[in-house]
Amino acid sequence: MTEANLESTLRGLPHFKTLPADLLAQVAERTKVVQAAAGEVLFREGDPCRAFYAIRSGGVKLYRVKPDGREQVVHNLGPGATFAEAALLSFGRFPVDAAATQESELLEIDGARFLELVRSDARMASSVIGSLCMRLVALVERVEELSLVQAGSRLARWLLRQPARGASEPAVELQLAKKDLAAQLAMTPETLSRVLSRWQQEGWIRSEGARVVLLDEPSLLALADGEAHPG
Amino acid sequence: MTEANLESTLRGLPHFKTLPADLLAQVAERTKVVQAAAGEVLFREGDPCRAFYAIRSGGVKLYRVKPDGREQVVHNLGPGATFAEAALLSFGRFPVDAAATQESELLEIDGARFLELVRSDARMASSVIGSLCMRLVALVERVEELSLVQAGSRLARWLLRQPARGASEPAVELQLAKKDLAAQLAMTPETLSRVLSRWQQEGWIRSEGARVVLLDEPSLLALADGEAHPG
DNA sequence: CGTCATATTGATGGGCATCAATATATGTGG
DNA sequence: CCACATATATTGATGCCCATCAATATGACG
Repeated sequence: MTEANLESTLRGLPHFKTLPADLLAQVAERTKVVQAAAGEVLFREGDPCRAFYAIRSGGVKLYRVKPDGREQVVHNLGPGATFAEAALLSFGRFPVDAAATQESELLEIDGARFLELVRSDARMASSVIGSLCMRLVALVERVEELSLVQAGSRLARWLLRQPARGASEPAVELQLAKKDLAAQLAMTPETLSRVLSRWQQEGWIRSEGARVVLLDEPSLLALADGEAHPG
Repeated sequence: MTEANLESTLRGLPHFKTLPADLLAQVAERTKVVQAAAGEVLFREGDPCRAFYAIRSGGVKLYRVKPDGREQVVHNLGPGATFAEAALLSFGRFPVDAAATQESELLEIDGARFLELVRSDARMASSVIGSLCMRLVALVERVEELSLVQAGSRLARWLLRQPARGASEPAVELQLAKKDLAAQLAMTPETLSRVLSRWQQEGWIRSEGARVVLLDEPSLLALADGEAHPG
């Protein structure tokens, strides 16, 4: 990747949208491009944090390892997303583990320089505030989602919130291994598999590998709202 | 409460620690003191947000009403805490409901003035960023907590994280009705009650109304780590 | 094509929600 | 100050969902 490409990628990030060109160049100087293989761990909870990241391609999961050794996915991020700003700006340590879910290309943006900018430029600070707020609201959603007792409710809600392609037959592409989706929804892969196959038998979905076609959204919506499955 | 008291309370808030006196006075002018009775609803999800709040005394819960009508407590806040900054700074609408858990005295701080300050003053922005980060990390904890399968694990973890008074017999004061604590931990009040009485029989705690004496922290810690109860 | 991770499917048991009834606590008006 | 009303808390019985263990199937990748 050339310098120019690097800068244009940075420019595309919300934080740097309005940054003067000379400052952006300074940021670019201290930005590293990182290739991560699928499954590769980027950092672990408690590690000191001296940079934040942007996803150029691929995907990253932020997760915590629970006492029993299983993992709980906190966030699942795709191209264009940034992460670890909060760690950088507060405690200087990561509160979660991070790993690539696919082969990924990441930008590692030097924290010291970024901190300076945030501290001195109110617009940059506002931009950071904006992304933190987004993440907060997303987490509030997660908290509510996880509090739903029924596994099916959690999955239905998640499915319905995903962007669905196809007008006549809306389909959701799982951009995540099913085991990771299960971890995110706080259920076992077995349960996820069973729920999907039950729904398929009911005729509510068609499960095609990493693609789920939604055939009966009203029924799914009813499930998301916590109703037991009808008849 | 006198003007001077109002300003000194504001000065005590993290956001205004370093604010010049004249600006603080301007903020104080647009701040209202609000009395809230126990259980009183302050605002509801989706309401437009034109101010943020600080708790002078009492307590406030932020919660979401789930589709089945039950509520999930997202945050439980005490004196000195501020809330609704994120709503003010991003969408302008509350993402949660808020209600006083006790008779409370709150400060309602005008949002427009605050927004101006955040947008113009990088230090104020940094302070906001700090509190948002704290809340983010707290929410990550909540997500992990809720993902623990066993109700006892969630309660044990919560208890051990509370400040405990008393050296020989550490005791936790529940500053929240048990039904609200149950809602926060995503369990029913019945289950909470049963878990407490079981632990009391095991000799691990002594449950005295809104006070829980921790008699056997190692056992509780083992539970928090997801182990099934020994013996 | 062999190897390993992931996914599916089956059988079983335990934990927790649910419904129901009682007890305690909180607060209000006479 | 007590009696009443209401909210909250406890305790019991029952059923079901989901985790667990186990075995097989499918997929990814070298």
